Amino acid sequence: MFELDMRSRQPIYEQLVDKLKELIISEVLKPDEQLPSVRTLAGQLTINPNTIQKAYRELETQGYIYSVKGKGSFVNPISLVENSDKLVSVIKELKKLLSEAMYLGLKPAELIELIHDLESSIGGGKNDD
Amino acid sequence: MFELDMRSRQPIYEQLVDKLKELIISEVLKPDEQLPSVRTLAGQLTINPNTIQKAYRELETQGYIYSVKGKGSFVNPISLVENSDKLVSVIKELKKLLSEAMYLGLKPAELIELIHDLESSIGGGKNDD
DNA sequence: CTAACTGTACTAATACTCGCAGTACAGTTG
DNA sequence: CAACTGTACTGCGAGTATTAGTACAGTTAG
Repeated sequence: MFELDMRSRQPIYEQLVDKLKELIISEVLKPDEQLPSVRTLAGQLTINPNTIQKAYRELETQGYIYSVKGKGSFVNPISLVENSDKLVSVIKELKKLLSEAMYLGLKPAELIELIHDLESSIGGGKNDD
Repeated sequence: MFELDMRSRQPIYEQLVDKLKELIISEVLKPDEQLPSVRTLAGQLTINPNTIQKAYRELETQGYIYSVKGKGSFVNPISLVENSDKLVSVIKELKKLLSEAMYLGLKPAELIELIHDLESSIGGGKNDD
């Protein structure tokens, strides 16, 4: 399913969170789609189920998935707009990073390009409220 | 000079790096201005000089300041445009964060606002190459 | 040169994180 | 009940992070 870098300084569970997040955001994993069970994925990746569970728990905390005891873990379809707290903190980070990037010489025009780039790759199959 | 949260999970030296970075980016600290010595600042904040030094070293590595043995640490005036490597990594982070923010419901229009906001607060006293 | 300042290097203790392992419990489904 | 699912808890071992303490090195003023 993915590749992990065991030698990386970035923890395994964190790599998992990142990759799964990407898959969810890009809608490779569809809403309500079931994720592999902690034991299955652990077997495939030959790592400890506990590590998977840690990643799943993190994703659930962040609102990307939901887990049901006895059934499995699934991609969260509602999510998102509800977690305005999260949006706020993400925007805070964003502002910090943006000011840094612009300080380093990123031109507004280049930034706009970046945004359009993302718009097309994400908004491609989304709802327009 | 600043306030530190000793109870935070974020290391002290990292808090220092963040705050100093902000001061430099916003030009509260002017180019070539001398920073407080590691011992002075450590005394003021009642923390270990080594912690300050670690923050300063990090800032130097990232190109925000330069230090001269026996003289002191100073805000780096050239900096920036030279570190294109850094710009690249910042942009990478930026893309990740942007896609997350947009997934969470951030509208492009709101993003543009953010940018204009930063433009005026940063570009206010800068060179237009 | 000396004294008092500056940054820097090294070591050490402590605390935390990460990943693994094992065990046990709880809900679902057939 | 059996076999699957997620979840909780303990402990262990290795590594890393954080801070502190101490000592060294360059600069400057007298």
